[in-house]
Amino acid sequence: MRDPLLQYPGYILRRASTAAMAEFASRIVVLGLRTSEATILQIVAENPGISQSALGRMLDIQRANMTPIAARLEARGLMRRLPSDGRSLGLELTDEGHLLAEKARAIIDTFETDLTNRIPAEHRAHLMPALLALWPSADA
Amino acid sequence: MRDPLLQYPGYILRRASTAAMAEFASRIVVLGLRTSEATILQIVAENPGISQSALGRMLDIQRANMTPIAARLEARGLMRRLPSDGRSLGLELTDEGHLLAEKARAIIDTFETDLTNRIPAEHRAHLMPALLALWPSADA
DNA sequence: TATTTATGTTATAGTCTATAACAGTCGACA
DNA sequence: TGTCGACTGTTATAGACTATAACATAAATA
Repeated sequence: MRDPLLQYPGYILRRASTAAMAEFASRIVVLGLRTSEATILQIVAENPGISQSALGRMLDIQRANMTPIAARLEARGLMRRLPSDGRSLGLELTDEGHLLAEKARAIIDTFETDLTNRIPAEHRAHLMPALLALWPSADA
Repeated sequence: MRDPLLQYPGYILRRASTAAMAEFASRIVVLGLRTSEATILQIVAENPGISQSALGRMLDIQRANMTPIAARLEARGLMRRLPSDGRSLGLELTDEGHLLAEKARAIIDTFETDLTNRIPAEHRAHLMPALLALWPSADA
């Protein structure tokens, strides 16, 4: 029972990412949040007034798929959608949204620390720059 | 427009993986294959007779979800499912399956080479061991 | 032998993604 | 200033992937 793809970094990237995402999802669900929702709360907290479209571009979520996600967060009382000009909706968290975003941030911090600690020390510093090179959108 | 999660390796892992998987999917689709199908062809080629369940465990695909995938490959004439004992199905590729597996392997090779080349040389050797440490199932 | 475990299957639901079409608005520019 | 192209948000829809429960059957084990 040999996996001939184990030598390929792209394959390992996919498998490691899937496993990590599943673990994170199981941790964040205790707040009633999905991974994408936890992410959105963080970004809107940091960028109040950001439009739905701009948020979608930041996260590679298409406009059409953004609509129900944002509507759901608004319906839960976590986020407001205020018309900024005639077509755009500016997003901002409610007080309750900020509170939940902070709780989510704590879970994220713990998760990321756990993840980092699993990496052998001599490789740790190399992971981020290597991954960033694989992520074209990270123009920074 | 700041992304406060850019400092987190788990987040970058997810984003990099998503981008890489999308790129691979767009390359492998020219063979009429999905990512999971291309993977399965490689593994069955390397492990003829492997059971559906064992394959599923190897790829973290559940039995129930394995059924339609395997049935689809069989219906396309790429794979055979032969009863090995009264309950298990042993998988093996047809001639056509082997041919397509080889074409898929060429695309995989090119893709993985391209991916590797994007990583700055000084980080390259560290990516695999770091990712393997994040993937608990890689007991190897 | 009796009980437990494993395999494959069906059915079903949920999540995420992708595309097309539409109405309304904004901005550039002739 | 008026027009045209680009942008925003929305709805509807389809596809892929995942997760769970229930079932029949077969194998393994105590």
